Order: sequence, then C-alpha cells, then structure tokens
Amino acid sequence: MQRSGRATIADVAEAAGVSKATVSRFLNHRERLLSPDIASRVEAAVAQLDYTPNPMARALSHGRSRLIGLIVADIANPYSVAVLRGAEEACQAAGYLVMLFNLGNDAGREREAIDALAGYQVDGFILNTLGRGTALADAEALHGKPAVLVDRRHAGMHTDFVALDNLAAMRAACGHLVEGGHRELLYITEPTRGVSSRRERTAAFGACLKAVDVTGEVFESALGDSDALDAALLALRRRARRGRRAAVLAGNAVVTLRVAAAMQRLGLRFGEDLGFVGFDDPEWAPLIGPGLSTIAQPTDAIGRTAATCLIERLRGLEGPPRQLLLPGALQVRGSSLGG
Amino acid sequence: MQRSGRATIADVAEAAGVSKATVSRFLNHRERLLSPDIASRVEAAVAQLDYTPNPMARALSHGRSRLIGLIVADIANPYSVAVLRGAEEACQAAGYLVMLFNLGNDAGREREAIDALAGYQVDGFILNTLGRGTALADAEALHGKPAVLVDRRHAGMHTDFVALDNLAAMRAACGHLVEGGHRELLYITEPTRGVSSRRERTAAFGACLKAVDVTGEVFESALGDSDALDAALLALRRRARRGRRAAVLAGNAVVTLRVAAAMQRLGLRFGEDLGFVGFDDPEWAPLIGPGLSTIAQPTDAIGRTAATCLIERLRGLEGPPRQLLLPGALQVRGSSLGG
DNA sequence: TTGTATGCGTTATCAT
DNA sequence: ATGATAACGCATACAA
Repeated sequence: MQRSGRATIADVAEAAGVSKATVSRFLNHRERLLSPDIASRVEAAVAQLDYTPNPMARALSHGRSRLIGLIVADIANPYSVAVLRGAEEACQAAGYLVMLFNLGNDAGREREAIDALAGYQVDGFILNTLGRGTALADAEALHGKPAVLVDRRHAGMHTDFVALDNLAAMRAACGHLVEGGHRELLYITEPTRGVSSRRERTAAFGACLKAVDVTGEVFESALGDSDALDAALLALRRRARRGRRAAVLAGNAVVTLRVAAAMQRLGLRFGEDLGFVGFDDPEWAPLIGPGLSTIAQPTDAIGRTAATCLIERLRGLEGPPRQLLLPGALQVRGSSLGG
Repeated sequence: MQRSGRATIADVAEAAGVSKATVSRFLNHRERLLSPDIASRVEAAVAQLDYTPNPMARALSHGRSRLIGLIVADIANPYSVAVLRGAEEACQAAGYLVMLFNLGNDAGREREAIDALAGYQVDGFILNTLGRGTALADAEALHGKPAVLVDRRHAGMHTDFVALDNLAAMRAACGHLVEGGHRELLYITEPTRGVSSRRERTAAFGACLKAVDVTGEVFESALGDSDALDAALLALRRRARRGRRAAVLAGNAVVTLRVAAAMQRLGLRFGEDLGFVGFDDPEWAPLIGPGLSTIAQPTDAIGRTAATCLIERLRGLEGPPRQLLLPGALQVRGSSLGG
C-alpha cells in the first residue's frame, strides 16, 4: 500500500476520512481555523501512522526545500570546519539540513558547486570560498537565492557578510606585543592575492604601526618556501636589541604551524628569542614551547551567525547587505611574555 | 515561461520538437537505440537551453536521489573531519552529493538524524556514530537503505565496515617501543564503554603484551580528570629502570593532547623520561618536544573507501557484509627514541 | 523507435 | 470550512 514503508498524505487523509487538502492545511496553515472535530481526527491519524511529510515532494511543489547549501573552500582547514560546525548546528536548530560541497581549494569548482546545490533546490547558500576568480560575479550565478559570505568577501556581491573583526583583533595583538616591549614586528601571512581576509589583516597591521614607534614588516610565506621563512625569522632576530624586542605575528594557524616548525629548525625559542602572537587558537597552542599566545576567533559564533543571518533572509528580512564583525579574544601565553 | 529561470524537460522537448519521454530516454537510457536524427536534435536543445534535470523531481519519480547521508559523531573531532573529507571527495567524484548531519556527541539524536536524512530520500548512509545505545538496531531503522559503518561497529548491524587495522597498528606501535628497550607500557584510552574501536585497541594492546617480557597497564582517561592522569604518568615513570624504560601509548589524538598537557604540567620530557607513541598523526605532532611518534591513520583512504563501498552497494553489489581494514603507518619521531 | 498518459507526494487554486 | 483538482519536473508502463 505504501511505497518504501512510509505513510503519505493520502494515507493520512484516508485514515482520517478527509481530503488530502485538509491534511495539508492542518500541517501548514495552523493559523486558519479548522473545525476542532476534523483537526483532532487528522491529528490522530498523523500520530497513528507516524506520518512525516516528504521534504522532496514538498520542495517540488512548494518551491522551498529547507535545505541550505554550504560551500567550503577547504574542509582540511580547521577554520572552515569550525565555522561549518557552528553553521550546521544553527541550521539544524532552525529545521534546516545542510548540503555540503567542498571545493578542495579548487577555485574553478565554485560554479559547479553552486549549480549542483541549486539543483537540489537549496533555499540559500553559506559561502566560505576562495575569493579568487570572479566566478560568483553576482546574484545571477546564485540562481536568485540568498547567500551569506563567511570570512572572505567577494567583490561585487551584495550579500550579508560575517567575519572576525580583523582590525580590532590586530590592534589587540599589536598592542599587547608593544606593551611587552616589542618594537620590531614581522607579520607573516599566506599570499594575500585575492583573499580579502588576508588583505584586511595585512592592512590592519600597517595601520597599527603608524601610531607608535615600531618597525613593522610583512612577509608572505608560500607553501614550500621554508628557506625564505627561515631567513626572514633570522633577520628579525638580528634586528632585536635591548629594550627593543622583536616579535612575529602569524596571520592564521597555517602560518603559525610553519613558524613553529621554522623556530624548531633554527633552534630559536618562543618568548626568549622572539615574541609571538598568532591568529587562530588551535588546541595545540598551549603545548608549543612556553605556550603560544593567540587571537582566538569565535569560529562557532561566526558559523552560527552566518546561518542565522541567512535564515532571517529566508524568512523574508529585507534591507541592505549587513556586515557582522565578531570580536576575537587575545589569549596570552608564554610566547608573548618571556624574555 | 520557466519557473526560477531553469529549463525543464518540457522546454527541451518543445525546442527539439519531440515528447518529454524521448528527452528523458535520451538522458537516462543512452544504451537503447534512438534514431540519430532525433538524438542530435535533443542533444542540441539540451545544450542550447543549458538544461539540467531537476534532481528532486527525479528522486520523487524514480526513487533515487544521488544523495548520500553522512552522519558524524562529532564534527569537532579531527578524525571525523578527515574521514568526511575523503568520503565527500569520493561521493562528488561519483556524482553524489553529501547531506551532513552532526550529532555533536549526542547519541540520542542518531535516530533523528537517520530519519531526517531518509526523509530527503538519501540513497544510503555513511555512519561514523557513537556506538553507544542501540538506536540503530537494524536495517529497519535505516529505512531499508544500505549503509557503511566507519571506525565504529554497531552490534547487530549487517553492513559493510571500514576502519583502521587496529591490531596491526597496535603491534607496530608496541613492537617499535619494545625494540627501543621499553618494557613498562601504559596504554591510555578514552573510556571504552560501548565504543568498539576503543575496545579493539585495548584488546590488541593486551594481545601484544603476551609474547614478550613486558609489563602493560591500561588507563582510562576521562574528560575532566587530569589528576588521575598525572598520577598514572608519575607511577609509570617510577616503574622505569635502567634497561627497562617506560612508555605511554595514546589511543587517539584527544588522549595525546591530554598526555602532552600533563607532561608539561609535570615537567616530564618526551623521549627522555617517558617514551611515547600515539594513535592519529595530527599536524602538530612534530612540534611537541622532540616530536611525537605516532601511528598515522589513512583517514582520507578510510573516507574514500567507505564512500566507494556504499556506492558499490547502490549499484547493486550483493553479498555478505565486508570488513575493510586499512593499515596505519608508524611515524617515528623523537618521543620514542631518546633516553 | 516514439508518443501518451499516469504516478511520485505535496501545495495551492479553485469551487462548494 | 472543506473537497476536488491542477500543477511541480521527471520517469516509465503502455500504446502506437
């Protein structure tokens, strides 16, 4: 009688002795009055048959799927995962399910990802993408569906945007280091080209230097080039003088890892030889040397906020694109104290 | 003319001057002959309209969705993420999309997760769940859909199973430590109750001890109880004697982190005071002390294998449940050498 | 080989 | 207030 063992709305209607339309109304339009007699009969039938509406049929007919497409630049990146975690949680709580698409750092697949997800009628997108390329030129590419950007902006996209307050975070980091007597700062970042968050942090670093008597440099650390990184660290070390200590700022956890490896190679000690503060607060930060000072991003909140943002739009919220910048939290450990 | 800007099969049919059925056949049953004339007309129309079948409508009608439900115990766990990564990749490559459900370590939601995913007509499940509770008693709960278990078995579930070869891995770890002169071993694991992988590793540890002149103990490390852990490590340290060194085996990366924190608290040195090998090979392992020796799990392969396994079943592969045990790789670093 | 008609499970537009 | 009925987009018996 019932395909795949599941009760359909027709079964419920029959059991309750009413029409399918009535059952559908009972489920979706609780606000409209329906005679208490019928309502209770439908309710009983639903309970007895353990009926659950088929979301796909609902999506086909009604146009909305209660699905949210989450596109992530690289699921190997702990930051992406942390955001994903918060977003998925908020979606679940709001009755949405997440469809995941991992780009694996392949910018060329952005379009493919969006199309695939749109095919499944996702109601909206959460995008933590690469930023390079103009694949997502505009709403056109999004099939008219709302989206929220996380961490990285896209030029020309009029969507909500959620990220760390990079400027404030950088101020906190620099301020802390300067207070500790550090006067020679080196900001190490992954190559900034095209990635808005990296550009913003680099710019913020520059801005933080202006006010004070501090020398700052920026170093772009590429994936395989550990020699250049070693050289930069050694040069920084040489610039340190009494009362004018030197410190490294790492732009994210990936850089932090590279720096930690380099320090080990070079036999340099965090805190003693070079101060250190890094963006992102990985679980292992306390265990490296005297403990690495960090700026902890509220990744969970970022993910939740992004999802909430999107869901508000899905519920009809109008208005210009919003920017939600969440504050980071400075975690002071040995690497920015010793010496 | 077209809702939501997308071309439908009807549009293609009209453009090609054929019936919808013909278009559908052209798309799905390439094998059956269709007159070259019509075929080319349909092909042209498809290309011109940039037509893509609506997967939801297809699922509703045909019963299959090309969706795979991935239920993960805790997305905060790097192991889960690593597996997820491999699985998602393989699914994408095979033309499947992943629907994600994170349990957030809440075993009570297993059933909810399966039902929600089944509602969207997922074709099958990849399950990396908690193992506790009998929520997934049997195929009944899976709505008749095939599933593959990752890392953790469920009693009474007749499904394929993919995991690390725990016994071989434990042998490699113990063998390496014994070769290095370690005779007092302490295996530290998260509480094993109900979790098959933890039980198996613990059992394997016991098996490895029998053959040789080695003293072994097992310690279950609970989340907040760092005092007990400290005590266990100190006791182990005391048991070490000349020519009979002591070493810790950590059951996974979570435990490794706890042990590393404890060693720091206690002022003990890896390699010197206590040997160490841990399951899982987190990126930060080389940076702790002299480098932590580990057993690297082929997480990516595990995820890919699980997905492949499932997809084979979806393609109709019959036969009894398979067990795929993948080998780990011993990574020797300072923690198991020094002293 | 191709077209017609029906069903998949819902929602929504009409009547009543 | 409730019940027929037509979409939604596609696949598939069945007919031709």
